[in-house]
Amino acid sequence: MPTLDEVARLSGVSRATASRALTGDAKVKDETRKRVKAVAESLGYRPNRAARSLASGKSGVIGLVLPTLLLSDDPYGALLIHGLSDAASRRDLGLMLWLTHQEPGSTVREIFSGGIVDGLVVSATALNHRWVEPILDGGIPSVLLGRHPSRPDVHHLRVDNLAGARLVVEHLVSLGHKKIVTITGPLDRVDAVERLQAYRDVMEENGLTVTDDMISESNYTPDGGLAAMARLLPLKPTAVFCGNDQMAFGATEAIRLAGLDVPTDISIVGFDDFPDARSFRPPLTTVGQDIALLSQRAVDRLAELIADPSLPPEDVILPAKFSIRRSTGAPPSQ
Amino acid sequence: MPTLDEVARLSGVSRATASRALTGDAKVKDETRKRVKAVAESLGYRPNRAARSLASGKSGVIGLVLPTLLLSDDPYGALLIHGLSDAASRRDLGLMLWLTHQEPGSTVREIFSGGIVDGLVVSATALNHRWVEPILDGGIPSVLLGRHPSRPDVHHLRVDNLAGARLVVEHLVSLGHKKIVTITGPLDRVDAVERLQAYRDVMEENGLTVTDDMISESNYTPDGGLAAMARLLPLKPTAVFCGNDQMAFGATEAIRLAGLDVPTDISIVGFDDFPDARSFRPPLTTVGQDIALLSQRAVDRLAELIADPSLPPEDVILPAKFSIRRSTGAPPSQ
DNA sequence: CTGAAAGCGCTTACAG
DNA sequence: CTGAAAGCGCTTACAG
Repeated sequence: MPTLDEVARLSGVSRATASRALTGDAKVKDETRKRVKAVAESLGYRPNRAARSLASGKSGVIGLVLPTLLLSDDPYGALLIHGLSDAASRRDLGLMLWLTHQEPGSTVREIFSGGIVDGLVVSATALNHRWVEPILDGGIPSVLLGRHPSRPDVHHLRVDNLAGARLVVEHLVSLGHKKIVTITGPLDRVDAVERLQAYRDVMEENGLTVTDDMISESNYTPDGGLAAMARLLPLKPTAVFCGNDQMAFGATEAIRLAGLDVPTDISIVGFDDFPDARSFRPPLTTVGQDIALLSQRAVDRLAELIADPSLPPEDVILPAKFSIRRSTGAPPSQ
Repeated sequence: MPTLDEVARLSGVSRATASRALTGDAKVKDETRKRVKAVAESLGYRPNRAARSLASGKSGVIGLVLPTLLLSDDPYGALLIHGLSDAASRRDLGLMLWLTHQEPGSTVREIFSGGIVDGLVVSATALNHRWVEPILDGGIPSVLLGRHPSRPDVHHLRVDNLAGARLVVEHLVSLGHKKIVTITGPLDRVDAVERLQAYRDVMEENGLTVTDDMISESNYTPDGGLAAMARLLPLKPTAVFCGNDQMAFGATEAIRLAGLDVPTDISIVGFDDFPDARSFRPPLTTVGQDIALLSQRAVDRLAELIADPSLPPEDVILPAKFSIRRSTGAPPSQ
């Protein structure tokens, strides 16, 4: 492995100048820079990351702390890894990963300590894992993804749940639906409560009455959605707002089992907009996080924080992404 | 941030001894070690990773090179990340990630160079990506996952496709099935060809004739499986071997559309054993890679290679994992 | 724009 | 079992 010393010697400059020519920030005569770069290229020189990191105090790597469940039971984890990997790569940053299940080996504290990463993206739900919270006190610049009111001292980044839910319900209203029911997620979860609230608000704003039997609490699974829809069907709704896409899939099945069609008889909207929503039959009208955007913003924010760790914590809210597809239409005319 | 120097000073020993006491390999008086550890603990000392890496020549991090498609279109990527993360963590190794789509930013060559990782796990299909192959020549210890005959110079680790396929077909034969048809993946893919070969072999070994119309080539998707099964149904098979689980899902739908039941009328087996196979109705009998085991072995092998890079390349083949579930039974008696 | 020098914080032969 | 010393390969004020 050639070192910077060799590159410098063959270029006829000092190590300092070679370093400046290669890293690009400082002022170096153009001709010198070219010569050094050519020599480095011809030698196949790769700067030693450890040495660079030790001297500069920056590793050029960011870490992601993710609950294992979000990777195994949910498309979210894979999408997030994908997005962050892209965003990090665009800034020439490496990406390290730590999944919260790892008890037997090293803790997140150990694995991400000692300057191995310059910053951290932490999924808010990871804070339920007892090893994770302490790392936020470790002085590593961090961005928290999602909602976590207990840590107003760290930077937050999340998608507007409430406004997103409003979008889909307003869409149903604008199509002319009046009898709109809803299937919610578990109401001990903030996101489920917020989505229900958005439903209530929009209905009220449009002079549409909501009675308790129009709201069915379920569990974010397809089976739960099917069961809930079966119970709502006697009300003869023309549209349903489901608290997530999974339940919308189940609800669609229930509607078909009753001999009805989506969207001819009943329009249906979901929440999340994971890839399955697009390939579903019919493709589901839904709203969700733009995970690519979220990832990009997270890395941008982290880069700012790494450059200036004293930045005051902010709670940044991104707009939700609304996708009108084929599961919604006008209510039946009679 | 406390440094090793401070730990040494407060412990009343030299920096060298403090280092030995903390890393644990070398011989240090037990009492000394205890004292140093206590001091380190009380200071909240974390060794600087860059310094350690620079001095020792080891980063304590391994990298994973994964085709983006395996993460976004397939459960395989997420399962592999999960498994490797576990396995790496058990050895106190960090895990860095590089997805093959990342053109705009840094190449895999740059991101994993300069000693930032001690070793690499590379998905064999990643080699189709032009940036990836050169890294195998870069002198970083690497383990290739899957089959890639073009690089006999690197260590391979893969699951026995052929033996796995044999298991499920033999299972059907042992249940008494004689009219067994097959739906294959695209026959320009090695894995599809191998699975078909296993089918032919088992059939022949058991004196069961295979005619061309009993083999339907498809595309590994549910829709493809449905269409293929619809074409095979006129042959009145009592069992189907599908080249992957996805096609088995589609084939099941085709069977039901024809008014038949799985497994009462037709038994069905798949290949892959991703999580969906277990939750499918009926739960699918299938065979697949044990990704947790594969990951563990990959990290074990990599650790050996890092310790001794001169180890001769081996092609290690792991057994497939067979799961008998509810989609198979005896053929109808008439 | 360039160089000499110090220093980043560890590990590891080499002696003893 | 322990210490003094060298060294890992860079970056970055400080001068000029």
